Amino acid sequence: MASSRAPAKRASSKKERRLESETLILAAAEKVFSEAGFGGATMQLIADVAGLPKANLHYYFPTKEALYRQVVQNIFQIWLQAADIFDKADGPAEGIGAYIDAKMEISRRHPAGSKVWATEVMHGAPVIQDYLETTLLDWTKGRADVIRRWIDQGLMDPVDPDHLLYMLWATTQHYADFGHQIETLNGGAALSEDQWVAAKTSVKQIILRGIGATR
Amino acid sequence: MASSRAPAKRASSKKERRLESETLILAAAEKVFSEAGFGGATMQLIADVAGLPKANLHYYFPTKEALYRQVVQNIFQIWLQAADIFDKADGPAEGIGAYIDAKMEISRRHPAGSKVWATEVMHGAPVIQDYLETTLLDWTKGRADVIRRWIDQGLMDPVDPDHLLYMLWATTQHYADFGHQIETLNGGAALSEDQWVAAKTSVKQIILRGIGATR
DNA sequence: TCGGTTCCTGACCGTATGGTCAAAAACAAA
DNA sequence: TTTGTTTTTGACCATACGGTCAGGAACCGA
Repeated sequence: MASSRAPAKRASSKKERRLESETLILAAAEKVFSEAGFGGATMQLIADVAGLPKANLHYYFPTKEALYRQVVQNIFQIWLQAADIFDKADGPAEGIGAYIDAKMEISRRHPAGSKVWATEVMHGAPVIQDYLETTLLDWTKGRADVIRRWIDQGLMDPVDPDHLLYMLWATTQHYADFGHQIETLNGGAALSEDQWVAAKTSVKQIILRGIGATR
Repeated sequence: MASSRAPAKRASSKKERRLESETLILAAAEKVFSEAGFGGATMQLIADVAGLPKANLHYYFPTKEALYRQVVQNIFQIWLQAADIFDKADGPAEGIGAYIDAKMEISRRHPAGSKVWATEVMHGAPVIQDYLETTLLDWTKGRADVIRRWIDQGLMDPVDPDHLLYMLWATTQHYADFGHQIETLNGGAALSEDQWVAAKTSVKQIILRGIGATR
């Protein structure tokens, strides 16, 4: 059927298959780490979830810590990408509004990752301290500058940019990190589509009014 | 010197000494659990922090889980007490403002407890699910009623009470749970007295304005 | 078909963990 | 002092964990 010479159809090359395995393992690891924490997670359980023998995990990731580190890094990348919206906006209502939407969406679609990040930071960021001190610090400074500019332009009330950013992180990530609590308070059911819309609307309404964002 | 018959001075009765030991162990446990999570914490380390032999811990708390459960329960009690302020207020500006102050103060003075709670909930609340379904659910409903009354009285804008409560929890607890991240972004130093005041002010300002709280 | 490389895996190992226990110490009542 | 109870502790145990390794399977270019 398929041609024989060139890498036809989807014959999955070596590199592709390696990436596939790594992705499979990382997904299982993210799930298990988010549910049990680093200390509570076991390589055996991750292997079971991934449907692979434990020894195979150690072929792709030499140690538990290396695997964990990769999981945390992946999440951090997703965080950062969502932040591009911030800069491209003309004003706070658009920029911060879109940022809230983006982060709420991540909390909804990627809750496990958020939990792993939260746990890591709560335990003193033993594995990703360098990221906090470099990438995150730079990012925060840049965004604080944008907020200050908006304030100077009279597009929003004068508020402390740092504390505003903390509030944005806290509020949006709460829907992932404390999703179980919210679910319980919601009668044991996950938030429906409508409820997610209401959540986004509430968060945006309160914060945007709170900072007097006009445009 | 001291009289001999009656339980003079502070001769620390049996029950008192038992309570002392338990409190000592609980304090050590809270610290270790908050830094390492349930799985990462070891009875040996808790014993070292408490300055006691490991076997002694098992005399007061039969299992690791029993000790952990007690730690979580203690924290929950502190949460609940802070909430009394809510009801005694005449309006949202006073009630929610005081609630924010109280919760921010807990985050500052009791960060370890907040972290243990957060980790517990993130892992699906395996130990305190019953508390979520009973005490917390009742409390939340009661507070939502208060908020709805304030809205009906025109003291604040119509906002979804549940999402407002989530925002209050998320924002205030963020200063405990993500304290390490905040500290790092603050140049490696803990927030100063002034910075804590600024934090409280920012949070109250944004949220109270955000909900249009007039009084 | 062959040779080399990558990938897979069961069996195994040293260590650290939660928990037990029996005996000693400390304490309290008589 | 004597007797009974509570508290303390080192030594110990079974288990489970992260990680290793050697040998086999699968794959691939020539």
